[in-house]
Amino acid sequence: MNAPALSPARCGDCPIRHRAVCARCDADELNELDAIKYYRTYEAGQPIIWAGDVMTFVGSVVSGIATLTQTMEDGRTQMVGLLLPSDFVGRPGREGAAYDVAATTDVVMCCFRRKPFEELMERTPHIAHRLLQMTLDELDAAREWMLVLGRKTAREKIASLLSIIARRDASLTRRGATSRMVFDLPLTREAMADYLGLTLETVSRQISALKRDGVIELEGKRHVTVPDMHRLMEEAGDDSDGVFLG
Amino acid sequence: MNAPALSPARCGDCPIRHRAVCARCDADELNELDAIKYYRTYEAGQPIIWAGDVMTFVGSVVSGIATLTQTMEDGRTQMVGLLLPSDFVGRPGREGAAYDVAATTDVVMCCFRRKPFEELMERTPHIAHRLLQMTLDELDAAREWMLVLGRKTAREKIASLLSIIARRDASLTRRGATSRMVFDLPLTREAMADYLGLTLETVSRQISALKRDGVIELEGKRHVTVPDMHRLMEEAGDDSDGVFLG
DNA sequence: CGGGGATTTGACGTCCTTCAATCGACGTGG
DNA sequence: CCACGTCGATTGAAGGACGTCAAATCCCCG
Repeated sequence: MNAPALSPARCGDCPIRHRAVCARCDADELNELDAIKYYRTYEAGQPIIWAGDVMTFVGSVVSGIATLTQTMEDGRTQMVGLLLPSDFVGRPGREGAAYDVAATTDVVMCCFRRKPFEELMERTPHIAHRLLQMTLDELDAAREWMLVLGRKTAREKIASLLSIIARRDASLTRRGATSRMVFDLPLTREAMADYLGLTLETVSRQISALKRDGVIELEGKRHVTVPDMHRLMEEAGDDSDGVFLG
Repeated sequence: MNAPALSPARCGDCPIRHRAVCARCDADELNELDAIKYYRTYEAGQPIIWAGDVMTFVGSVVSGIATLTQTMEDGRTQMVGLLLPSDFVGRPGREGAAYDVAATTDVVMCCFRRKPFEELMERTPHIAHRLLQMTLDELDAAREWMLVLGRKTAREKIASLLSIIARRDASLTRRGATSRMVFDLPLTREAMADYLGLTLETVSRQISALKRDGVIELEGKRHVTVPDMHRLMEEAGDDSDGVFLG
């Protein structure tokens, strides 16, 4: 409803400056990007791109959260990506979109017209390298998620999702990861189900169960407190050894 | 057991020359790669890299088939990648291996010592660009697989795997995709189960069911004939429209 | 011909889905 | 101000798809 925060005028002021595809660009390169970029906002729930559509732009999520989903003919859907600020949308060199992209919260995108961006990338190794890095990170995340989808129980799936959201939230807000964590769920139960390959009923039941067992606490439907991250990560079936917490 | 085919001496003779990470390299760049490359063979069933090990090399699969798998503490495993000839192993910029890599058939790898390769990549956009392309393809494949893992039934999973193997086989042997297809399964039932997030018993049952229903024919345990690819792809739950067959 | 791993098949259990009813929060209109 | 509709979420009951455990069979190879 209310207008999202105004777009940063200059790349120098951009909140995702140091994490996005432009992270390694120097001043000259930023100027080139500036020439082909524009900001665009989407309201929560609105589609950003439909699978199969011609991509007129690629770009970065500046603020808000978007999802990548695939849908089968009979309507079954699977989320295949969760896009947070600084994540990149679109594939250079490809004309059509491969997945549906939708805003789950209000979203601000920093868009680059596709053709100019592709040309710029051809002659700007800083951009290509950064995009490669980001793509490799996404591939790792996708593979992590394949383990979740293929082998974990419903309870472990929920715990895994909560732990990932907590982690990402910590890295975005720069509050850092601690034993006790508090955050808001950016997804509906249905979106969580689509992410996890479950039904929304199962999601709801497992969240209730985790609450009953004291693994999490809830205020309202979306505000989550994790009293003990180690406990949550054990529930997720992950290596509980210090990889994450200090 | 028996020694695999000898390694190609020159990149010019390499069977994966036009598809691998070096696909876009010119003669000079190939010479540089030549200086840091060596061939290595692995027997069927042997590990290539263990997760967590220091990667001393990265490289391309020249022939044979390898798998990428993740394992949980309690032993549950999920395959997260199937490596065919020309596929790349290893992540530039990362010291430790993230996944177990193992040879499922006899495998020949074209290895590059990691540090020199990373340096070479820094100053060789042809390599970086090709690797970006290949990584984006892998990411697409991983996302396709997330739909399979999260939303498809056991029967659809098997049909999906068969259809993918048939397709890849067609593209490798250059026989092209036709309505009737014949190929060998490169995976045990257990490996198929690990790929699909199923048990080997369920894999076996569903293969029997597809045979009973005339979707596939079997000679021995591994040799598969698909009388009608369209039918198989319908069973896989994919868009059956001409995307694939002529 | 014999041994052993891979595969198939059967019986049974269980985790998750399906179908359905209810609840709570919120916004709208009477 | 309150009734009402909507939407997300919770909860229950019943059924089914897949997993588990166990035994038999098939083949590959010595």
